[in-house]
Amino acid sequence: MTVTPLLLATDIAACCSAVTAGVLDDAAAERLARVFKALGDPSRVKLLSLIAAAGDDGACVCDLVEPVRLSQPTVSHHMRQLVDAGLITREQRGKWAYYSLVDGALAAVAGTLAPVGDPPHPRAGDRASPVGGQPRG
Amino acid sequence: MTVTPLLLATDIAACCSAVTAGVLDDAAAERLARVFKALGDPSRVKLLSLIAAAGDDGACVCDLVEPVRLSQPTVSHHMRQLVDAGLITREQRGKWAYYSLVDGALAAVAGTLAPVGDPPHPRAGDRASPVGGQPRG
DNA sequence: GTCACAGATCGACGATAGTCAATACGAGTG
DNA sequence: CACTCGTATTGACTATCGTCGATCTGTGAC
Repeated sequence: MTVTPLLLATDIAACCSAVTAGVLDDAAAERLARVFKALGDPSRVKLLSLIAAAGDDGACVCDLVEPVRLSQPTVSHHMRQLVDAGLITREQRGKWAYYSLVDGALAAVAGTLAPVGDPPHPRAGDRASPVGGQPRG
Repeated sequence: MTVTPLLLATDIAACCSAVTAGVLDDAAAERLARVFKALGDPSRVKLLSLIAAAGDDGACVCDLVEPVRLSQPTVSHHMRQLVDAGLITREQRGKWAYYSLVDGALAAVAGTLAPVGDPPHPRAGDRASPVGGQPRG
């Protein structure tokens, strides 16, 4: 067995509420945070952009080690993180492993931050906040 | 002085290339990763959703401690992370500190993942990858 | 000034993550 | 089969992170 993906691209859009669309429950927050954590490393961000640049052909590890200037095991480790997060997929071709973006995964993550059809910043104009009163009681 | 924000909302959109729009240089990858790292914690994701739910009025720390079930110093720590990432702002009102979303910050981050006007997943249809040939030479 | 309260900072702790060298695994080749 | 090559896994080390208790700072009230 290789890996149990934390969430599929469709899951991100379907199950996970958007951050701005109400208070998230713990499970949703954890799911989202896991994906963001996978994106929270400079090497992985760069790897992701390299994979994206490779297009549908995918990128093999041997093409990725040099640009990020990391050891091959470390790159392999980061690839696993990205696969686990459901952002990329692995495909074996001969002796090489090719990684490519999961279709719609990044868009789904983006959707949890700025859901389409949702006004991103509701400006009330006048605030009804009780500045002088206790906020909690 | 309080904090030097890592990047402004406009910076994210202006300076930081999208992940899918070519290979990122190290600086851009690090900037992006720093924002994603701020989002890479369940508590912070939930805090962010709580702040978003509070709308333009903002949410004070005393309103946030209970929902996330963390100590007040820990919540304060997380708030700082989010402020540093440029995702929220702090506003002092009387003895209370109110946090609210930075206008357009989340949308800007989303834009780095799925830039508008960009086909998110170019499907070439047939792949020109040299399966039998060495990918690196 | 003194007091009470909201929130930030400090210091410390355990847990987790990033990295590498060494090694194991798997696929093609001869 | 043995051999080579690309990649994954293991084990270890260090750095960073999340969390809390204790304390400090700043604001308003008396």
